[in-house]
Amino acid sequence: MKNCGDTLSKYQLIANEMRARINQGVYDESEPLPDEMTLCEEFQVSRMTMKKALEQLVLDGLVYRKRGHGTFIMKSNLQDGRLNLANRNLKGLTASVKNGKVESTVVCFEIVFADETIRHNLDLPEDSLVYKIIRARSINGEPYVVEYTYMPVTVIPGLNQAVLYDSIYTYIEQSLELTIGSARKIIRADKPNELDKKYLNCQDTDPVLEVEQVGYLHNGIAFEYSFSRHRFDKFEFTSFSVRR
Amino acid sequence: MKNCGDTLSKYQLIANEMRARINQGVYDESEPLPDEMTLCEEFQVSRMTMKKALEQLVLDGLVYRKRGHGTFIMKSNLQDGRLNLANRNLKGLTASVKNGKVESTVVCFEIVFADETIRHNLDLPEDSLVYKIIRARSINGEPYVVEYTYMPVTVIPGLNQAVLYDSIYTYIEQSLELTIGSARKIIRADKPNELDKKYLNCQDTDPVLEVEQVGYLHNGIAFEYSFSRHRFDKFEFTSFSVRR
DNA sequence: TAGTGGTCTAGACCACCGA
DNA sequence: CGGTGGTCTAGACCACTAG
Repeated sequence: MKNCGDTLSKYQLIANEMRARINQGVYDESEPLPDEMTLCEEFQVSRMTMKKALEQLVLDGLVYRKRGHGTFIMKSNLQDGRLNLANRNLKGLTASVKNGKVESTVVCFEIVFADETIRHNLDLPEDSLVYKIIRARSINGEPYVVEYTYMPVTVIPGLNQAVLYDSIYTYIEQSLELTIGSARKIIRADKPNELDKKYLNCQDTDPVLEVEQVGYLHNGIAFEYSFSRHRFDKFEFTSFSVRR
Repeated sequence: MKNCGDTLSKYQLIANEMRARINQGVYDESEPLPDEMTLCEEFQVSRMTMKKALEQLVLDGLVYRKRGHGTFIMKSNLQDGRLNLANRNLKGLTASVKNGKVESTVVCFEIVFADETIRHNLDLPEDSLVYKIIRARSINGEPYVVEYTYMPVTVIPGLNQAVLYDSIYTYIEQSLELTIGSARKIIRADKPNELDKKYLNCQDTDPVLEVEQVGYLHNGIAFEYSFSRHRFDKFEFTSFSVRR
């Protein structure tokens, strides 16, 4: 059973099908979903497999389950017709924007020795070389974000200007055939700096929302340490968490 | 097998034990953890149970697993000796602050009819009554956050001033014996408003970090719609996400 | 008591990796 | 090839809820 590439496992296929059904209103919100055994029969799988599929929906915040009662749709999830996906979004801006043209201005692109903070976050030895990239990015001509990115030269070889004007993430996954696995983010508010004023048209009283991120490949290697500074009125970060 | 209260399931106990071992340095970071079968024998459980325990650690961002290789500790997790728990923190300020005294000033406490936005977020019918609470909170005398909270009177009965000066979450879980299940958060930066200037000592150029939250009980009922406005230099929000 | 989801088992087969 | 983790099964027992 492949777990990447074009084939999905049974529980993933079932989870996708159930997500689609819920979003399309196939199930009545005021009623519990069909019980596990009924769904097992419909999809012709064992109970453990069905359970694993439904567990995905719980982690998505799409349903909740209560022993002795059943499985219920989280009503507020359907209110605006879209799922909360932001804290699962591990890819970059290019993949997130569907209706809009992302343009990048490369403010800085050089290779430097990593300072202590960068080495610490990327788990690098002394004298390591990293790309230092600063890009100002706009959507449909509207200034949106200034991104400061550091990537180890040894992990992401062959980066060049052409890639920067497109999408680094596409280059990593398609050209280098690496898989992005997880990300650690810190979100904070900050006063605007000079680049924010220049590229985001910030006034002194316009805050920025900064997202500091360490990105990891599936093999656990840190490949990216970045700061994304957004105009306060153009970006918000959403998150869903479930008690385990 | 109880799943709440004082008894934890096997996989939860094992996950806790493994978390403790990893944080105490029992396992060499440069080596894979013992393989599944070895751990199964040590803990005397089946492979599925061991797998479920290890899956918890993956969701914590504490380890990563690679087929054909093994299970490895995420090195950067240990750097500052603390886990990333923020996007799992469903409880309030009182539970999050260990070394420090949380004090609350009740700015507003009344019962009002919920407006459309509140009804929308709490999934309430028209003419529903909600508590409207505004509290300014400090840690060790330092102003920290201004919280605007709306809770349905029907879901959280008997709220009073005494509770507000302590912890609403403690009241919900201990006095009402309800269980908090999940939360949806939106984080954004904003300019300071009048209350921020008054209670957080914000200047016009000091941003605030606002966390909008809808909290749900384990039975899926929304019990809280709130806005927490923090001084930009006193708070940051952290998040860990894993591709599934 | 009947029906729900939660946990756990013992075993099977598969995909991926390095030697 | 042998060893790793990933998926899946068929069945068992348990906890919680409602009637």
